[in-house]
Amino acid sequence: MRIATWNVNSVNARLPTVLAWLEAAAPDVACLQEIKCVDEKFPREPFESLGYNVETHGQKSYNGVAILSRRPLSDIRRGLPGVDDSGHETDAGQARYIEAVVESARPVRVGCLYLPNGNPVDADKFAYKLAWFDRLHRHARDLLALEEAFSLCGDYNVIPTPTDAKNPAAWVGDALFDPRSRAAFHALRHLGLSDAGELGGQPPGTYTFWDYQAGAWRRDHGIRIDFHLLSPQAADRFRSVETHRDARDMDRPSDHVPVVVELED
DNA sequence: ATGCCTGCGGTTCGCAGA
Repeated sequence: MRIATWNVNSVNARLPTVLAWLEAAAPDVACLQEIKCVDEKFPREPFESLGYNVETHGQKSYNGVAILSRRPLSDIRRGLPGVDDSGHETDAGQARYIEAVVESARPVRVGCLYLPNGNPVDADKFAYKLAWFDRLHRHARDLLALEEAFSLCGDYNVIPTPTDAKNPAAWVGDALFDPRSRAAFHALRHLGLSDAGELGGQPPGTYTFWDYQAGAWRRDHGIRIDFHLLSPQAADRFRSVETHRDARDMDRPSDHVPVVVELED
């Protein structure tokens, strides 16, 4: 089973690009982030024509996530469970998580996430990022107790180590490289999740995002912020990982590129 | 030091992204 994660930066603005990539790469599952539309405005038909079942958790203008799957999907969850330490719902109306079980002889649970950006640091948005991370951490802990194969994949909006940026000094003071964001990411991994990029031996410089501005792509000023974190049962089935760098050169590209992990069927 | 791009909503600019 081949599972892709891709922050598409608006599924409607990006539709021809996303469809062209899906046709060529033909993943079994595609987790999309930043669809930037409500469920009713998600262009279901062209994806269904390519053979995908479609489940969305949309929102007007911002955020929004979706799972496309050639196999049936079950046990669908929209939004992370839980509240923050103050007892308040931390979703705040933001659609950033959808999860489903991909049915097969050896099922895989897929969590598709769009972690908050968190800038500027030390404002409400950064606190929201850390609170969201905490809820993800608790949910991952609960999922691990099920002892299932799963991937928590998506745009984590974290640069975990200096080698995950072409120019780490440029990111000092940014929410993506803040020590608290990095610590939260590492704590999540230390629950017992495996980074597919690491399992696959991806070299430094395997970036997944290049800003539209300042010639970042031309100068390869990238960062690695999109990940598949695999449960032990999924890591046991790991075959390969591919970061589709070429997608950054497509017409009207997203600023992120897809990352595809293959697990044994 | 600042803005660079891009998308969205809704109107020609502000917000958000990373």
